[in-house]
Amino acid sequence: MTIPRAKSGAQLLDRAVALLDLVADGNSEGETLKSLCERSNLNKPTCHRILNALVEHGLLNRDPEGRRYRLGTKLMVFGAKAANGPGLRSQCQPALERMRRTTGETAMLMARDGDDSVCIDRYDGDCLLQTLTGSIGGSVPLGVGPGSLAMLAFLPEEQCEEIVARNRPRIAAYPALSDERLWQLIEQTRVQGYALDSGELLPGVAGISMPLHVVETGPIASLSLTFLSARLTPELIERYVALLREEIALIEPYLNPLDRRLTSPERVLGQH
Amino acid sequence: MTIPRAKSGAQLLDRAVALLDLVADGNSEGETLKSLCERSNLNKPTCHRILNALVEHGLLNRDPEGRRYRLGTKLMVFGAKAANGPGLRSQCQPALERMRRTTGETAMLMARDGDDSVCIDRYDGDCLLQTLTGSIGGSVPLGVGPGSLAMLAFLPEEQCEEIVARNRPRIAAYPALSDERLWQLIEQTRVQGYALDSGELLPGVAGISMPLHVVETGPIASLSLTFLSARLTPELIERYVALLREEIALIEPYLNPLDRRLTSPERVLGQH
DNA sequence: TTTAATATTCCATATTATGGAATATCGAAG
DNA sequence: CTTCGATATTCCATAATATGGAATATTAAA
Repeated sequence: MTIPRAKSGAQLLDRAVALLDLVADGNSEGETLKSLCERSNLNKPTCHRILNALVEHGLLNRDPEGRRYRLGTKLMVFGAKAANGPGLRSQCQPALERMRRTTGETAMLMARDGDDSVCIDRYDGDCLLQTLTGSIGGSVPLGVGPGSLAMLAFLPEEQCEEIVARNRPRIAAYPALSDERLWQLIEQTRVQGYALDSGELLPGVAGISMPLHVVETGPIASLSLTFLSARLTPELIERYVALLREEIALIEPYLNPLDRRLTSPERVLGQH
Repeated sequence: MTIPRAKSGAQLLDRAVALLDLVADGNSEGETLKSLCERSNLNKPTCHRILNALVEHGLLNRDPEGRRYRLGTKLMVFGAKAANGPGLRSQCQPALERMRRTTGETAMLMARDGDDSVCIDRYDGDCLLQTLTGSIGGSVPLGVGPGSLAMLAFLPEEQCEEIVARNRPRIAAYPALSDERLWQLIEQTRVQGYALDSGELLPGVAGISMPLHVVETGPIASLSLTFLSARLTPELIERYVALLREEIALIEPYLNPLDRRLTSPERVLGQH
């Protein structure tokens, strides 16, 4: 791993965040010092020092048994606060709750995280279904599954291609998703305005998803409904797409607060 | 604010975490550079540099408008993963779900965060109630409300006193909670083994809570049930306390993985 | 347009983090 | 119980990094 450097001179931070990333990406059993050293290309003392500082600050926890490092409680707290503030979760919670209630399906909120898509919130439907991301916090490469496809497809073409290229090896783990099929789905999603998986990835589990757009930034998240593919009919799709569109229309204005410059008196005068 | 130094030499990290804390503590509108400089006792360039490095790494986001700093998307992702893994949330989710289902009340999971108590997860009951912490991510000073009281009361006496002393000014915002009354409640919680608020803090809203203990660390979280105080009867308390006790008995073993040294052959032999 | 307030950049310097080497601890095998 | 290999932790002189005062730029208000 090559640790990405921030423009600001803050190497220690770069390294600390890189280590957090490595721990986050690892399995939930936690990561050993050795493994983190190797994967980060940091030497033992440096790695050890930073990891322990992170532990002292509560960003990491440490399994006293196996001497393994895991994400810490404080991150839970930060995460909860971040998701809550003017963050996505609080904005979308009513929508998820309504969708869950009126359809009885599983409603999910996914957010983009680099080349991945992460489940931020989830309201389980009447029928408990397995999903690609599992529960909250689970992630998939962008492109896999309707929730992530909905974001990927609406990124600028160039970025989209780069991401697909980078994710190719990881997408290969899904045999149903050939390169050709992926581009087909992307194209289809763009044309239709929503992403649909009729049960290709997880047999029997279908999903519909639409992106949440932020101006100048693009799709940052998506809302999805997941249900048994046996129930998939054109009417159902139509109904759920309409529902998603409706809920998104309610949320997007809050994600795109009006740019004051566009409405300030000066600017209005300037338009004369 | 005096920035806490880690034993390991990692001042930059200390400062970065301190800034994250300040942003997390601030309101959800975000914090300005100036305010963060003042509150952290860091000078402008240093503060600016660290904040922007955090932004580059996605731990903070920045409001392009008001130039304010907020908790970033990546923290949401980390938080979700932390809460999910062998973290509290995933351990407690089934319990919350069961409690919510069998009682129809609002079930909450709170975790300790320094002198505060944060809502990590919440399953709303049939009747939507206002709670002290609001939704997920909300926090209250330790001591305010049954969920936080359940943790505070079972901390070592000394720590408990220190926290109460530090939190005094913030607790003053709750007129119903005089110093005397707080200590009464702490004592009562210790004796009963559970914390009870019969509607003192939020008129009409009652709550019962019990702590989750980790050996050597103490109470790190609590499970609570919240309901209309009008429905509060001794029988209801008894039933809910039994339910909480039951669920906690199921969770605690997983939070306290058996210390292998205590069960290893050597040790068994050693006990002869 | 001017002014005050806030944010950003610069850069020589002092302070900090670095990492090789030594040491300690753990766990498995004999 | 002892040995041995592997992993984790500590030490410290040095190199490299972050620091912060001062200068500059940007923004919002007057």
